[in-house]
Amino acid sequence: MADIHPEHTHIIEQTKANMPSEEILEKTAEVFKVFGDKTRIRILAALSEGEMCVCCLCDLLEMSQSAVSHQLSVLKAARLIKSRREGKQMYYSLDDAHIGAILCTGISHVEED
Amino acid sequence: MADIHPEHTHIIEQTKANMPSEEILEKTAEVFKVFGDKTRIRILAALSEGEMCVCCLCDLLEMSQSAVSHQLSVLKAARLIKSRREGKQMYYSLDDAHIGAILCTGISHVEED
DNA sequence: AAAACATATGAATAATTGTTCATATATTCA
DNA sequence: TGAATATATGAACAATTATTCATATGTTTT
Repeated sequence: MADIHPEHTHIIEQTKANMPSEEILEKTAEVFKVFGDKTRIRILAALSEGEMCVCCLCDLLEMSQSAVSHQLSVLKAARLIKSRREGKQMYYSLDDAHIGAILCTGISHVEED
Repeated sequence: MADIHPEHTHIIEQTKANMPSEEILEKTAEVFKVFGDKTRIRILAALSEGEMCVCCLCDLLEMSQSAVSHQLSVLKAARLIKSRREGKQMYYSLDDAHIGAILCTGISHVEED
C-alpha cells in the first residue's frame, strides 16, 4: 500500500468523520444485496403492482414453487415484503413505501441511459 | 406448482403487462448487485464526500491496495464511478447524481427503523 | 379423519464472487 | 535511462448463494 501524502491526511480524516457508521454501511450493503438478484427483483416488481399469492408469482415468473418460496423467505427475512394468509393461500406485498422507492430509483437509473 | 384460479388470471396478465421488461429488470438487479457489497458501499460512501485517490481509499478503509483496486474496477465497469488521472495517481468519483441518490435512499431506509 | 391443495424448508449441488499473492503497467523523478 | 511510486490485473482459493429435489407443515373440503 502506498504512503499517504501529508496533504491527503486532512481529506481522509474529514471523510472518515462524515461517513455513516460501519454498522449502517454494513446493513445498507445487506439490503442492496437482497435487491441484487434477478428473481427477487422480478418478485418485487410484480408486488409493486399490488399484493399477490405464491402460485400467481410462480405462474407470472414461470418458476418453480420451491424457488419462488425460497426467495420470498429471503425477501421477508430482510423485511422487504410482508405476508398475509387467506385460507390456503399466502399473499405477499411490499413491506413499506421505501421498498418501492428504492426499486423505482434503480429502474429509473437503468432506463435513463 | 399449484393451478391458477380463474379469478387470478386477470391479475397475472395485468401485472405482466405493467412490469418493466425482462432486460430492464435484469440490468436493475445487476446494478443493485454492485451496491450489495460492504467494501463497495464503503467506497461509494467515501466518494460521496468527494473525489479521492486510491491510496487514500486504502488508508481510509484499511484495506489492501489490490482489494480496493479490484472493487474500483467493478464499480467502474458498472458505471457507478468514473476516474481521472493526475500524475501517478488516479482520482475516483461518483459517476452521476443517481448513484448518490440510490446510496442515500438505501442508507435512509436502514437508518429510519 | 382422510384427501387435496398451497406453501415452506432442509440438504445437496453448481455457479458466482471477494480477497490474497504475485506481477504487470504507467507515470514521475533523478 | 533506470529507479521509485501508484495503480491494475491474472490466477487461485475460500466463501457465499440460487436452484432443484424431496418432503414437511398448515389449511380446507368431503
